[in-house]
Amino acid sequence: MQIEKIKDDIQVHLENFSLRDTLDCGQCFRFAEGANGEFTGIAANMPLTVRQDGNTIAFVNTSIHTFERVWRPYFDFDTDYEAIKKSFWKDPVIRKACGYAGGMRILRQDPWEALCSFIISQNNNIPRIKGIVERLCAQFGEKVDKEVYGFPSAKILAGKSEEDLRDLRAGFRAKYILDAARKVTSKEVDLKKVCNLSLEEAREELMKIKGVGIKVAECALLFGFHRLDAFPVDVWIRKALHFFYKQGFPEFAKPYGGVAQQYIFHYIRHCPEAMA
DNA sequence: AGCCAGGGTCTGC
DNA sequence: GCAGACCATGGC
Repeated sequence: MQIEKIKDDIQVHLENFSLRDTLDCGQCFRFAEGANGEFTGIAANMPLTVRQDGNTIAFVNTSIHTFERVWRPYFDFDTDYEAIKKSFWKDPVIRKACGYAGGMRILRQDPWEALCSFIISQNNNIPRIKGIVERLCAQFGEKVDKEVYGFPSAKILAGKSEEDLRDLRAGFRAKYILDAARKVTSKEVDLKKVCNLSLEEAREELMKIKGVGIKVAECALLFGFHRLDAFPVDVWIRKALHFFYKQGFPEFAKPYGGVAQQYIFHYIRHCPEAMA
C-alpha cells in the first residue's frame, strides 16, 4: 500500500480492493453512494467522503493524522487479504465468490455500533435497517457536521424509554435496543471483556441481551470485534450452505470463515442464479 | 397485494 | 432440545 497527500486529500494506492463491495455489502449501514460513485458516510464520529478510481482510493479533505488514526484501521488496510484468500483456494465455491467479491474487506467498526445495528437488522431488510439507524443517529447521536450525526452511545440510549424510540419505527426491536444499551452501560455485558473471550464465550456473553441470538451475536463479533472466524448464518447463507455444502463447510476455511461467508453472501445476493 | 427481510422469543411438546 | 406462532414495519 502506498499513501500520499495530494492537496487536501489522502490518496491510497492498493490492488485488489473494492470500495463499493466493502461499503455496500451489508456489513455497515451508514455509507451511501452518491451520483458520481463517491461514498459519503460516517464512522467513529468522523464524516468521510471517499472515492475509488482504479487502484487509487481518495479520502477527500482528510489529514494524514486522521487517515492513520481512523481510516487506515477502519478499512483494515493492514490485514493481508491475499493470504486469507489463498487459504480458501482449495474450495471452488469460495474461490468463485472471491473472484466476484474478493476486493471486499471486513471493516473494523465500533463494537457497540455493530451490536446495536445488527439488533436492528433482525427480520428486516437492508434499506430499512439503514433508515432506522439513520433516525436513531439523527435523534440521539452527537451532531458532528451539517446533517451528520454520530452513532449514539449506549449510555445515552440507556436513559431512554420505548416511547422515546417511537419515531424510529423500529417495531419490536425498540425494547431490544434499550436492553442492549442498559446491559452494556452497566457492564452486565462488558464489551471490553468480550475481546478476550473465546468465540463461544463471546457469543454467550452477547446473547445475555434480549434480541441477540446466534446470528446477531456472530455479526457483532465479525463486524464489531473483527473476529474473522465468526460465521453469521442468515437466510441467504443458510440457502448457500444447503446448496453448496451438503457435507459441511470445509474445516480449512473456518479460521477465516467470516471473510468467506461475506464473500459468499455478496456473491449469491448479486448472482442468485448460482444457486438455481 | 402479498411475500419477504442479514431473527429472536415464547410457549408447548 | 425442537417446532410453530408471533412479533412491527415497510421494501419490492
